[in-house]
Amino acid sequence: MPVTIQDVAALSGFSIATVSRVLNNTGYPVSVKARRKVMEAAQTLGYRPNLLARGMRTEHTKTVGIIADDLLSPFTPPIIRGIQDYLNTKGYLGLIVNADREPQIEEEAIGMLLSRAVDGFIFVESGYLTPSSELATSQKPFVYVHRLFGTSIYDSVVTDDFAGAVLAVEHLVSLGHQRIAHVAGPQNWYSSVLRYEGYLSVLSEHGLPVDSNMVSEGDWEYESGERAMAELLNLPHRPTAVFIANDEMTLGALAALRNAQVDVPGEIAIVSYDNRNYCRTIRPKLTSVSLPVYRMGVKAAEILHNKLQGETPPVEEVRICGRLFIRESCGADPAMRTADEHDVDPLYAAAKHRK
Amino acid sequence: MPVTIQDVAALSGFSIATVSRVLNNTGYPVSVKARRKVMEAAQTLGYRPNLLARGMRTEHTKTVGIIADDLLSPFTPPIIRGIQDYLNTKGYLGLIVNADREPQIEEEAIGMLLSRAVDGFIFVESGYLTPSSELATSQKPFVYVHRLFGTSIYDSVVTDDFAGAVLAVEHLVSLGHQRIAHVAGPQNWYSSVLRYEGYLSVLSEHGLPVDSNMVSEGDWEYESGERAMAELLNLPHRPTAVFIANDEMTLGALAALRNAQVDVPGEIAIVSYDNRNYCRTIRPKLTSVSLPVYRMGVKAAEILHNKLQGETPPVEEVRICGRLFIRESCGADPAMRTADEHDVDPLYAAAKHRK
DNA sequence: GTGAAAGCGCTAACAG
DNA sequence: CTGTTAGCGCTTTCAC
Repeated sequence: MPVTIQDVAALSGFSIATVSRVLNNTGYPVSVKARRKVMEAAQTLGYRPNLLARGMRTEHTKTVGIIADDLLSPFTPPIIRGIQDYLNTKGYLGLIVNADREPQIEEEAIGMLLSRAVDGFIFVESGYLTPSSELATSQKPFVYVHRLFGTSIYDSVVTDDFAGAVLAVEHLVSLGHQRIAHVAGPQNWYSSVLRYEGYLSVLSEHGLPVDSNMVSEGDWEYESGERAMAELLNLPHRPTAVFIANDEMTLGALAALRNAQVDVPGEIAIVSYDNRNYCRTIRPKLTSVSLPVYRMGVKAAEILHNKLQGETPPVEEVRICGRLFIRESCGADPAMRTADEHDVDPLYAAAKHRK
Repeated sequence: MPVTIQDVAALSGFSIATVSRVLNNTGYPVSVKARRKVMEAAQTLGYRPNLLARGMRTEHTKTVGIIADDLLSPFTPPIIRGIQDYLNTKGYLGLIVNADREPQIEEEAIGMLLSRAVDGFIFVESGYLTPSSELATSQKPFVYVHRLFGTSIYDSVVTDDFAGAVLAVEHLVSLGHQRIAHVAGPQNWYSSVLRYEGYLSVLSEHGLPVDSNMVSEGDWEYESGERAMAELLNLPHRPTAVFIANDEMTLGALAALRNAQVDVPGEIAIVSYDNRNYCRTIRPKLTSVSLPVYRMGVKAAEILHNKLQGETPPVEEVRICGRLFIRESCGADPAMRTADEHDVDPLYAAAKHRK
């Protein structure tokens, strides 16, 4: 049987009310002596509050529901990690459930979390705007992070794809490239369009010509990157650099380049996007703009926490810009290479090293 | 305000006791009429049980704590997914927390989960035997999955590295190879030793000579695989096939092979281990023995659930064998290639397609 | 500065 | 078959 507040009261010689007051460290006046005695008793008994009981009284559980479209998506774990790390600092816990990209399962998940009296929700990588009536009637705050649907909405955190693309292409320009090609993602994806627009923007900014032959559309997959690069290599006047919209297509492109015996970055420089783990593993190591997933998770948790503290007005959509991780494929001077290898924020380091 | 059992009682015209009885579908006798009325009322009111209240009464919450050493480890998410999928079918929820490979954080996590009245624990990828006194005194059941420490213990689920290695090397032998090299993992890791032993076992089984020059020890990392393969290529009498103890080293080995212009699988066939996601992405696609992480998660959850149902005696350590995913790097006939691409069990498909 | 007591929503023992 | 009631551990009025 776990020790309760009663036990502490008995041992300390005070009432449960007083015990509760010191344990919760409320502003309520308590004598120094009482405080000391109670603390002592709690200590020796190894008292641990029963959060179920507390939650029942207070109507909040210091718990938030995290509804992930798929835990196995490569971007989901770091987002969740960011959420958890932030939440932990505030004494909150995240309950993670998979929705499997099924509206109905998501609906069930919401109900189940409501049953467990979560204080709010975070939707991770949601593909659609939740229509859930339950969520609406529950009055609980929620925020989206890394939403995949196009409509921009309040209380959501996304990556700044435009700015990320600008980072990538500006880097190539700064390296002296004038003929920069682009392998875009599918243009029915919001982020593909933004990355493409970022690319165009840098070119026009620098007065570089836009050659439609130098832009080809892939479908995010390896094969399409391979195909696109093969086409680019067939051009009478080859590009000297390519900005590829995601790492997966870059892998394919690299295969095409190897096949054609074209040296990277010697003959063609490459900057990729997403900064997947393998960017550091394969050779040449990929220069890539990160999807700032960890930081997005942290931000989403922060927004939700603020709402939980009573901040009512919805907050503008937050766009977080990835960082450019300079490695080998872009051909930059080794001295320029990015030192830290994880696109996380101080929270992560703190979480890693707290003792 | 959420609707309570009281509301349902009022609307249905029965007492809260009756309502509780039909809602929990206990064996207790209830008239058909009462049952119908109550169900109706619950339905129209949108009743949802308050799990905090229920948990407080029943002393169990249908919740298990999942203590993961690091959510960002590549193997952790699929293990957790397996656990969650199994738990869901039993109406349980997993609370996931990171322990960051720090005993002290793990200790805190246990305390926190105890505070939330979890019914049991699953330790994922734990690097050490938990010394937690709290856990011991709590009397709650727990199981380890994919433990990294060497000592075999009860109530834990691990991969069968020996059997997996046998699978890999037998495959190479069946393809006609006689000179099979091995790039082992660090020999202070339990699983490296087992994979090495599996390799030896197959060789001796088939009367093939063991040549110590053909075995080199890496440290799991890319560079060591590259180095090891370079050495192998310098041998006066090269191997025709290599079994490499993990995918990361295989990536390095592939670089060395490319460098030396050795065709894979034409001149050297390769079978790898772990079956990381990128095995399907890179070229040649890697033939690799899977770490059956998803299934391990499912099994661990099953064991814990059984213990929760009152099954008391500790269960022998369960070893789960990975599957050999035949792709391109081994040079097998394309007709032999493995069709299904995920090493999961029917539960996963069910979870994916439940409607 | 302290304590008694109500009550959060639920289950289960008991009474009918 | 149905209803009344105690009580899980806690916070929070309210009274002293």
